[in-house]
Amino acid sequence: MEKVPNQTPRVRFAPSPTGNLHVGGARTALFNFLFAQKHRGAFILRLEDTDRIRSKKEFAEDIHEQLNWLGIPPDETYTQSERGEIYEKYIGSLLEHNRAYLSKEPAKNGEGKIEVVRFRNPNKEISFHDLIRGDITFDTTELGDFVIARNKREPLYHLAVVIDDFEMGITHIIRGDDGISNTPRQILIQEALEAPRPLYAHIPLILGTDRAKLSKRFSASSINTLRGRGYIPQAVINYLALLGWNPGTEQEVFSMEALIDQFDLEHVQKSGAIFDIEKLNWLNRKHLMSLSMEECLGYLKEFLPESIPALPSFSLEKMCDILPSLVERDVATLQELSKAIQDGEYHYFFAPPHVEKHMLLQEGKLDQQETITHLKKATHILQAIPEKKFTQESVKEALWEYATEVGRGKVLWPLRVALSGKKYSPDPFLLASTLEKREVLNRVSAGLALLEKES
RNA sequence: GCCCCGUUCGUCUAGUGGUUAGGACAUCAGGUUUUCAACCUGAAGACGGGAGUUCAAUUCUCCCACGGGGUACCA
Repeated sequence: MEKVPNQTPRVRFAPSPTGNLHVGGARTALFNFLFAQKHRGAFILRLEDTDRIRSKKEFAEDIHEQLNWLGIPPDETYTQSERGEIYEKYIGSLLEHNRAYLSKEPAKNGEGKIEVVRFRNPNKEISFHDLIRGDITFDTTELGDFVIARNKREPLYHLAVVIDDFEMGITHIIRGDDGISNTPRQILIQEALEAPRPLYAHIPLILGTDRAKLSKRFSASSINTLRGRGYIPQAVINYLALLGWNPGTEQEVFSMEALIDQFDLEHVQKSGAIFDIEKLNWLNRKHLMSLSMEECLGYLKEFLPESIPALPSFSLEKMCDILPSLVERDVATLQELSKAIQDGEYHYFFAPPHVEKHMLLQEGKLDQQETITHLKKATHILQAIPEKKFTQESVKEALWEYATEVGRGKVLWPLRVALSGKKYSPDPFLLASTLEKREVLNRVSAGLALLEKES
């Protein structure tokens, strides 16, 4: 049983803005967010930009933007470069209490001597309990008197982390498993500062297909890239949650609410997980199919124009209407959808298609005269359906009996081709209901004309 | 090198001292179908190796191998 925190938990996601938010970071953020939400605590974003050279403002902005897009915005945000005075105070205190000392030594790169702050290592064994891995013990002797600050004002990573976690009242540190080896020295600093020890939970890393830690080398590894490829946040969140965590049941598709409800640290995996785009594709389809009109319009706007001059009846609303059936068929991402539209793949939804006679006759498998008869009959049947009731169900109902009687393929194939002009397309009922009744009759009649022309 | 963590189908994972080792994605085959999908059914596919503990180890212990992480005046 997971212990319910007896105080309001405060957790943080602490990336360094030296690159765009990638899936590994996003998942760490997600686990922190879920944990905070579940226990009604606070989720804090802390930008660790003490490396002035590699940290970039644009990356900090990307982290913010992607967290918002994913639907896991922080409750509070801090930036280390703005907290110099706080660090200075603590460094002074450590120096004063002889827990650290100034050391003049040759500059690491370049010439001359430089004065750094070294931690006075008590050289002892440190044990800590990890919520996911159990007890872990390190001998810190080999760490030596490690450097904790460049000078009296500029702390290095480990010091800044400890000071901030203390100052921000962090109760649980949920971070990537590459932080395990860093934990003992942070605990050493904590003890010197007389700061309480938070609870640790090291989650496994997300790996690339080469089993190495995911890095910028993998193009699909940034959230920004996934977004650009047409994955929606619901799918990305769902997939990331399942990478390293499982609900203990066989459920695979989750909404954010369900994740918050079911998430727990106990079911977090110990070993690294390879990022597999195939399963993301599957989840993207699943979530794409259950989008509300409002959500759908929002996402589609990023990939498709509001209107297409060559297709007067094109609209995003109409795209959203037919999206589920397209996603079910051959499109996994919005980028693929956009490309298919640009390639004219779905133009028949918005404009009369170019129809070929041999296609109408199923490449010669159907009899021409017979097909003419069937299409004429279908025309009569369709005409009888009131315009207002021209739905997928009613069209199917109306045609079904006749089609079954004479052979479904003989009626439905030419009908479908007359409407789409394509060898492969959604079924004629869906096509008919998507188009106006009038347009349907026009297309069928055009098909008939084509068949009768040279007969 | 040293330290730490890990190891169940191709991938994500469930699970137990005695199970036909379960599910999902992907793959393949049938069925269904007006087409392609979808859908349904089925198939194939895993406990890294070696000792030990035990009546019995995938499960517990140790060793090894392999993988990963850390070892900065990076974070």
